[in-house]
Amino acid sequence: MHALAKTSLVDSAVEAIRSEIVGSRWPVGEKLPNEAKLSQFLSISRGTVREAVRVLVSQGYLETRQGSGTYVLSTADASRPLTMARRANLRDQFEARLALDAEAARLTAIRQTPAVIAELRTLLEKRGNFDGSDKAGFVARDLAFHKAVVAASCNSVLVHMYDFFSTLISETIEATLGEELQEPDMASHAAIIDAIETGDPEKADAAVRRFMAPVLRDLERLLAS
Amino acid sequence: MHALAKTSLVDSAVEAIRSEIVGSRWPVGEKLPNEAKLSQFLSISRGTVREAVRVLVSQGYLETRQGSGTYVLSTADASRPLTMARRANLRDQFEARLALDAEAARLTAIRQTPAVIAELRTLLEKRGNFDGSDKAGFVARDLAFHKAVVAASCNSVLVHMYDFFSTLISETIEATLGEELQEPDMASHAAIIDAIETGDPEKADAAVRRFMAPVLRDLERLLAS
DNA sequence: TATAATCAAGTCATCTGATGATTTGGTGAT
DNA sequence: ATCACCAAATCATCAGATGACTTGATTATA
Repeated sequence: MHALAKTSLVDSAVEAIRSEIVGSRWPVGEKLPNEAKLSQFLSISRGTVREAVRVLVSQGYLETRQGSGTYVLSTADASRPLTMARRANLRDQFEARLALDAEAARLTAIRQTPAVIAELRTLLEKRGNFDGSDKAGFVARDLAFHKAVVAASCNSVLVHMYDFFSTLISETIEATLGEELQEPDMASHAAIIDAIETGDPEKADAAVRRFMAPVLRDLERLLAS
Repeated sequence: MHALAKTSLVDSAVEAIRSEIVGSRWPVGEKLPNEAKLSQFLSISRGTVREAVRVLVSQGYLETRQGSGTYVLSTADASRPLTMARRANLRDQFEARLALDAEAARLTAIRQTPAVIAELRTLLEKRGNFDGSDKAGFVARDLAFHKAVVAASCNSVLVHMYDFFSTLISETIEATLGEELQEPDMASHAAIIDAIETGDPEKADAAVRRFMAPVLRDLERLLAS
């Protein structure tokens, strides 16, 4: 059995207002009725309306201007996609991160500078290989390297999304697998830097995919069992 | 000049609680102090605390259980990455969407079925070429085709993120360029289907990138001017 | 007339206090 | 040992009031 979650009044209100927004009853730029009117329309108290509006603001739909009103900012939900991603299965999360990783490597290859290459090599040096102790520190250094590759792409969107998926995937692994996936070794990492250094986006992309292929295979095996 | 935004009490409270969460003062699974205590700690009223908590719930950090308490759900922010994306420049948005598009084409090539290929061809047929009238309808049919390609990847994460970026990019174009970018023609679209049909992810990826290359070039030119 | 200062209405921001609904753990009867 | 019941804890919601800010109209002034 799967009891349907009785949604709270706030959730209902969020849904009601959201549907009016995406349904273009209030197009982008439009001013919403004030809190008193909304609370009338929805038959809920002003405090509840405020919580609902606050949620929609945090999701990027609305903007409130004190003394002026509440306005529609966008019809794209900046929260739903990644909220869904959180509930998706590990494979889908991995594939999404791979897409970001590969694209970042492409752009980094195009936009690289000698300084960036040097920095990446330094970070990889620092990372080293896992020596059996200080697991957390090793994971952190490994992540720092990968994030640096993405950061070097000079694309802020990729950077933020990569951060999210990194955290999400490690949390999901902890929650579902309990064990860690095998980490590629230094040589595989170095191959990525080498590919980026050539300046060829195709090679950089391919290097990342070669890098991730065994991890994905491991994953499919673990999820199948 | 750029006046610093005086943040509201709610925003400050959100920041304060968030930092405690990511700072592991309250690790995942932990129960937060109740609303009365939080309002004491932060020196704000309970209603304000509730708005802050509600925001953090909508961002995936927290979960409230009536009668029990408020618990930490995750340390990954499901809202910040795409909120940032909204403020990013159009080029970065495009590159991110391209990453999704290319990865989706790869997966679709691997997971394709004859039925899927047939459906894509039908959608492309329906789309047709722009005949000068009913611009909105044409854009909708074009989007339906591209979404179908992503949907066929069988990856829900890619689907949701693609939806978001599609909406975001069209809104950004409207807000910044005012004019539309040139749409690739039927032949370029058909090439994507053909590549997917071969079942080779490399070819599918390449087809998508060939498809998008002129659009990206246009974009760079427009943004430079 | 054109411009600047002032004012008032509208609106969101916040606080306070109270009541309802739900969960949870304990208590006692069976 | 199990079940029914109860009470405390906690979130959910409501109501009313005050403060802060924006905006457009009004008025005074050069």
